[in-house]
Formats: sequence, structure tokens, C-alpha cells
Amino acid sequence: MRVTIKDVAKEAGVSIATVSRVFNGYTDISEATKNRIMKIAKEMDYLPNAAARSLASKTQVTIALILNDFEMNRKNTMAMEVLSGVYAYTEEHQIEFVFFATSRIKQGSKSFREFCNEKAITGAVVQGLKVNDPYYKEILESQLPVALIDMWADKESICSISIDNVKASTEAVDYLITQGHRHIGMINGRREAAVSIDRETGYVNALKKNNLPLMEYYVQYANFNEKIAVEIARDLLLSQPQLTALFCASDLMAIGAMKAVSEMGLSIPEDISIVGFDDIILNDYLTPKLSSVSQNMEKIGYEAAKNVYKLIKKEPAERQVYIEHGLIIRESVGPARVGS
Amino acid sequence: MRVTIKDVAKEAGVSIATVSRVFNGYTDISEATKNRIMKIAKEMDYLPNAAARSLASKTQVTIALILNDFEMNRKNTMAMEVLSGVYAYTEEHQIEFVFFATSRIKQGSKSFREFCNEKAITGAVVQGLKVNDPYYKEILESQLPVALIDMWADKESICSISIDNVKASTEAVDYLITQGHRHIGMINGRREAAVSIDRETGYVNALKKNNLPLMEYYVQYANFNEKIAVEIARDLLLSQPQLTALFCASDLMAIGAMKAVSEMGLSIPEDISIVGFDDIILNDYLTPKLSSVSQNMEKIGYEAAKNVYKLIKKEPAERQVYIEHGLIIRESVGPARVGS
DNA sequence: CTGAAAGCGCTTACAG
DNA sequence: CTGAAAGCGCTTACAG
Repeated sequence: MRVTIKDVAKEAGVSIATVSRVFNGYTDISEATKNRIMKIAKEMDYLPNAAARSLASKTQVTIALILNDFEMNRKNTMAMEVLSGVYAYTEEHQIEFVFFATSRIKQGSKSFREFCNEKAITGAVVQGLKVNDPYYKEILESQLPVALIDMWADKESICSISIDNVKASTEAVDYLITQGHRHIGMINGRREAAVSIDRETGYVNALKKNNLPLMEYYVQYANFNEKIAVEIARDLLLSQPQLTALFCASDLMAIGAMKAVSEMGLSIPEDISIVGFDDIILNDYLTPKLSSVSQNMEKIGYEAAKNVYKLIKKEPAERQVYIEHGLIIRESVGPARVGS
Repeated sequence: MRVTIKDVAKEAGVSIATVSRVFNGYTDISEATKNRIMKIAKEMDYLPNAAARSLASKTQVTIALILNDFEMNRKNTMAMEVLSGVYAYTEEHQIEFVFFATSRIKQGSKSFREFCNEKAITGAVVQGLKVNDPYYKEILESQLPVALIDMWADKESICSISIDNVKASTEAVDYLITQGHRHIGMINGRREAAVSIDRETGYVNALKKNNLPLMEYYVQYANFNEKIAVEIARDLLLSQPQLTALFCASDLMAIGAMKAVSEMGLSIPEDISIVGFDDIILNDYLTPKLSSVSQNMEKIGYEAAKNVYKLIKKEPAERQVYIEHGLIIRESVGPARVGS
């Protein structure tokens, strides 16, 4: 049988209330009994049962990490990194952590409120959600503190965490321009995704800033999908042969673009330069190595957890938190080819 | 405030016991009240609180996934896949799921029993453990049902899940021999790891079966580490120039070996053929693409959960469960170079 | 088929 | 500084 607070209390010759108090860090306990109880508890391998604790306490905090479309994420470790960051924060702060993987279909059968009810959630970090997902609407209607990763919502109980996608994209495209590129295409993600809009804005900003004309058809959408990106990139490069560089809103799409380029018999970066986004591990192993905008997903997860916790404690929290990003220069960008 | 069983009972005009019974699938309830309660519960977004349920019920099953050295796993998605498999099983069977990331250091401060106590664990799937980890010893001493991934323990409460590493390695080396290789080196992982021993046995078996002499110094240990593998592979190839192929006990080490080969000015597979192990996503993006033994970590996670559940229910479970593996042929293996 | 009541392992005012 | 007791949201024999 499991060891309970009763066992420890009996062993220490005190009431269960006293044992409970030492485990909750109350200060009005004599050092002597406190130490004795701690020692006995350690010997008996006792740790308060989390379920009982969360039931009995009105203040127990439980933060959920809700990962949408978790299964689809095999090629990058971003979901894992977010998990790692959220987990690290909850562990450091002794917050209960629960994990929930959902999908469009599952969102239909178990509502966000049902889930929160079931697990007594006090706050959630949500990743991978899209604006047309049922949970997005539910979160907007609920009062529950939520940190939304890579997604914006105008509500005081919600905090958005991401890198500054506009700025990061501007920098990436700026870098291409610095290398002499004047005709830069963009392979963007799903049109509706918040990050797509921001990354496109960044692209446009960079062109404007450098007085380069903005060609509408230079921007194509490949749904964050490698396979689609192959076709989109091929079509774009064939129809716009003056292009010398491609800015891609994800590394997976950049990899697709790279495939398209080599299938066309062109080389990177001599003919076409490519910059990706996310800086997934793969980049370093590609030939050529892919330059990319890096975002620290673990930090994003950590900060997301930190900010829901602020929201839970009703401390002032920013509505939009930006995490620093980077531009990792590798081999996929070179000077623009002459005559272009 | 959250909606509780009381709220639903009041709304439906029944006792909480009745509501509880319909949510626990009792059959001796009139269809009429059952349907009414379900309808009301759905409308109110009610789902039984898991903490209260696990406290009150003696039969509530909670399976933990314990991931050791989770942080170190950035380059492959194996941990994520195991998580995905375990999660899928627990969800399908309505089992409570809890996640716990540990490390050598954390194992020292929170014992396995304390953790199980805290989360009311009825069974655990454990991955990434080493024989000299404190938890390994604790698990051996405990009566708790545990599924150990890639690790063996001779105890009726423990079940081991992995691919048949001996057989898989034999097949991989056999394949190299089929391609004409007679001098095959092996870059193995940590000497103490169970999988290392099995994979080496498989290597030896293949040589024996084909009447090839076994040279002790053909086998080197690189700790499952890419960087170390670079050096080990270089040293091995320099000292044994007759080698035409390398069998590596992990893809990360194979990638290290590939680096060593190209740094030496040799090419793959013309000069040296390489086979890896694990079949991580990276393989498909390398140049040349890496051939490898594939293991379905998601399936392993799923089967691990299934088998702890059997153990929990005291159903007969095998002590050692093998999951099917594959040999994925890509570009890193060619015919042995002539004159060798 | 359904309800009243004890109990799961805790926390926390309330007394002293 | 410490204990007795109510209560958190459930489940489950026990009655009827």
C-alpha cells in the first residue's frame, strides 16, 4: 500500500495537520518537529498525493500544455522543445503539469471546458492551434488564463508568445538584399496562419525599406508543407526566371524549395539563394546547409508557462511577449548571380 | 466556478450517486435517466474531475511515462514518438496519463517511490534509463508494473519492449556481406547499454554465419555520440585500411562516421559503405542518404503502455516483447571496392 | 433502478 | 506551536 500523510503522522507522533503544514511550508512550526517530520517522510518515501492536494486546496495551480496536431510534427522537434520548456518552468515552480494532445477531431468530442474541468486546469499553454479550430473560439469565450504560442488574441486573460515574426523576416530578407539580391520570392505558409501574415509583412517591409518593387506574384503559399513547396517553388522559378533568391516561411518548405531547385538542374546558392525559418536540426545536415531564422522553442515554452502563471496569480502580464530570435547563416545564401 | 457532479445531479433531479454511475458505465440504470443525465452533462460541459475520481476509486489506473535524459535528445524525435505511442494507448483506454522527465541528478532528489506516491501511479513506461541509474535499482526492488524500453530486467512485474536488436543487427551486417564486404567495422554505443551488447552480438552472428573472421579491434565504442564517432571512425579507418564498411549502432554515430570518411577524402559508398541504426528523420536528408535499421518508436511506446496495462490487470504478459523492425536501404551502401 | 453515507488523502480556518 | 473537524469531488458497498 502507498504511504500516506497518516502513516507519516503516526510515525512522527503528530497530527496529520502538522505534517501537512510542514509540507506546505508553514513557518509557525517548531524547527525540531519540522526536521523530524521531514526526516521521517524522506525515510518512508512520502510525498503528498497530488490528486488529494489539488482537491483539498483551493490554491493548487495546474498548468496544461495543449498540443494541437502533435502527430503531424514528426520532422521537427519543436513540439518537444515547447514541452521541455513548459515542463521545466512548472517543475521549478512546483506547479502541477498535465499534457494533452488534441486534434481538430478530438476538439469536437471533448470541449476545452470539459478538459479543464476534468483535469482541474488553472491555466494552459496552447500550441499548434489555428484560428478556425473550435478551441480557439472556446478559449476566447473562457476566462481561463491561456498562453497562446504563435497566435494572437485580444483578451485580458490571454497572452501571446512568439518571436517578433515581422522583425525576424525583415532581417532575413534584408540579409538577402545585402547579398545583392533584387528579385526575391517568398514561399509562405498557410494564408490564415498568424505567423504567415507577420512573415509576409516582414518581407514587404524589407523590400520597401530598400526601395525594391513589390511584385504580388512573388509571394506564393505552400501550406507549410514540404511536398507542396516543391511544386510551388518550381512553378514560381519557372514563371519568374529573374528571381535569384527565395525566402521561405518554414524550413520544411525551404527544403521543398531546395529540392525543386536541384530538380531544375540549378544549384544553391550559385543560381538561387534560400533562407528558411525555424532553424530545425535538419538544416545543419543538408547539402548545402540551410540558413534560417532561429527561434528558441524551449524558451518560448518556458516563457509561455511563466506568463500563464502570472495571469493565474493576477499579476500584470504583457499581452504580447516577444522572444529573441536569430539569423543563422550557413551555406544556402550567396551573392546574387550576375546579369539578374 | 467549475461544474461538479452536484451541479449535474441537481439539474437532473437525481442523486450524485446516479450521475456517478452513468459516468462509470453501470448498466443497471434506466435508459431514460441515463440519457437525460448524459445530455445535461454535455450541455454543462461536465466531465468528472480526474483527481477526485482517482482518489475515490480504488481501481483508477494511472500510467506514467518516465523519460530519462529527455533534454539530451534534441537530434532525434524518438522521445516524442514514444510519448505519442504511450499517450495514444492511454487515451484509447481512458487511462490517466502523467508525464515525468527525469535525469541522473533528479533521480537523486526524488525517488521512484516518492514519484509514484505523489502521482498515484499504477504503472510506468520508462525510457532512456541506464543500468547504473538509481531508478533502475528502485524499479527492480519495487512491485510496481513497469515496461522498460530497450532494457532488460528479470522480474515478473517488469516487461521489456524493444525490437530484436540481435536479429536486426544480423540482418544489417548480412546485407553488407551480400554487397561483397568482407572487412566490416562496427561503431558501437556505450559498452554497458543493453542495446549495444545485443547489436554487437548480431554483428558477430552475421560474421560467423558467413564464415568471416572476427577481428576484435574491428569493434569500437563511441558512446552514441556523434562527435566521438567522428574520431573513433577516423582512427579505425586509418589503422584498418582494409575496412570497406562500417556498421553503426546509431544513426547519430553513423553521421559522425560519414563526416570522418569525407574528412579523409574518401567517398560513400564508393570507398566506405555505412549502415546506421534507428532510422531517424535526418537520414533521408543526408548526402548520401543513410541506410539504417528502422524501429517504430511510436509502436514501441504503444506496446509498452499496453503491456504495463496487462501487468496492472494481472493478465499474462510476456517478459520480453519484440516489435518488428526494418532495414531501410538508401544510398550509403554500395558494393565493396575491389582489391580489398 | 436509486439514494444516503462512508471514505479516498489531503488543506485550512478555527480553537486553544 | 498544534490538533479536531469540515470539506474538496468523487466512488461504491449497503439498503431498499
